[in-house]
Amino acid sequence: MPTPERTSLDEIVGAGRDLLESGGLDGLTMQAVAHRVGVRAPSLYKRVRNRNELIALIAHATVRELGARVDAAAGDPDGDPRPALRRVARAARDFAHERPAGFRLVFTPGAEPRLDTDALEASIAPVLRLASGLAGEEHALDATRTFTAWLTGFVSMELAGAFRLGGDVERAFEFGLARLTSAFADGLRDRGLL
Amino acid sequence: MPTPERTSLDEIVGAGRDLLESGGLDGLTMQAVAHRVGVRAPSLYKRVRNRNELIALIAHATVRELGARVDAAAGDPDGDPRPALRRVARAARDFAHERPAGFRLVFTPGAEPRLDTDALEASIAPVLRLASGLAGEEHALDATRTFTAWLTGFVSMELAGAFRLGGDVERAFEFGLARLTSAFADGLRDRGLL
DNA sequence: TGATACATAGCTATGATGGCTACGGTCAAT
DNA sequence: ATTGACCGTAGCCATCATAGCTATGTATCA
Repeated sequence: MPTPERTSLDEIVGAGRDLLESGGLDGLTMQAVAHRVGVRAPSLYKRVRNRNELIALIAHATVRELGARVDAAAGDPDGDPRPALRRVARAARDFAHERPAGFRLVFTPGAEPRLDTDALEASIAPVLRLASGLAGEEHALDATRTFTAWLTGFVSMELAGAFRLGGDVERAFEFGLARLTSAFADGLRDRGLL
Repeated sequence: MPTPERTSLDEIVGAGRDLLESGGLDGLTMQAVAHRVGVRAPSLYKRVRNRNELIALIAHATVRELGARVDAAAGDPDGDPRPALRRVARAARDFAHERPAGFRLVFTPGAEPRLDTDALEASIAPVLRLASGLAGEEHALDATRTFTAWLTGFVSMELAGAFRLGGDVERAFEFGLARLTSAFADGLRDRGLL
């Protein structure tokens, strides 16, 4: 048996997530992470290849948590997809408010950490199912992309402070949600389910 | 009269924008910028306070250019807002495809460069006008936010490669555009203009 | 016209910080 | 004792940023 680990990878990633939230990407230095887990910076390199990999691990953990929340929010597969979609949207937004830096990290890749497409797809699966129920099988993918684009865009702009000038953000959120839902519900209508 | 400038601020910002596109934020080092304008790094600090300010200036210039394009795409204020909205969406997306790194920089703040809210609002003004024509005065702001959220979210995800797995991105874009436009057109209908 | 003063551009040199590597010491399990 | 995992010290290199110097050219005044 190897010597039991003193500082696990989970600890490192957790510390990294905390630091990311408190100080942004700039605050996420290897020294800061090391200090938080009670170790010197070079020791981290036994668990993590380099800083970019740590960032990728943080993004991955964040996506997994978001996916779990969205999945829980989606709920009963046989229920009305419209309230379920609303729960999903709120769950994602709540999550973004709790971990804004993590949310930004996940939904603003392209630069450093390659987007973890698989994990993201998994967390989107529930939305795809709801969209299928609303807009019909043939429009499920397009509707999902429209919905997720709106949702992530809205939350990103909200986090960025783009909505600070006037207006009620909550109302705008409900407005967009309602209009999108009803726009997708054409699928229900077409199939005589409405 | 002071000595005429040899390397202007515009030159520096322009070089910075080019470097941003070719090498991302990491490639945007002061030395690289200096080398590109034919100068040593310390000399840049005569024009720019520090690297963050340079990044902010780059973001500002990018927003201004985007705003000009959107404004041009919006076109005739008295025309049908629906095709105008489509032109605006395409103009923004085209711009993002031309300068992906710049687009990301502008629409992913919160971290480093504080969002230039004023410039952004200005570039959104045409959309606000179109949204007002479509959804009515009382829903103009909400509709604008829904539309811009969808648009920036869609483009961001597209740039991040989130749409690589299956499906036709072009079709998804047109789908979202059409559904949103028709969802907003309730305003037209309510006022008996449709 | 010619000399001086000054503002500005640019440089070299230097400090500080952070990522990362090399290597060595320590301790537990075998 | 040997092995292997863990962690530290020391050090390298790149980058941002600053301090202080030199040079150049314009402007002003004799």
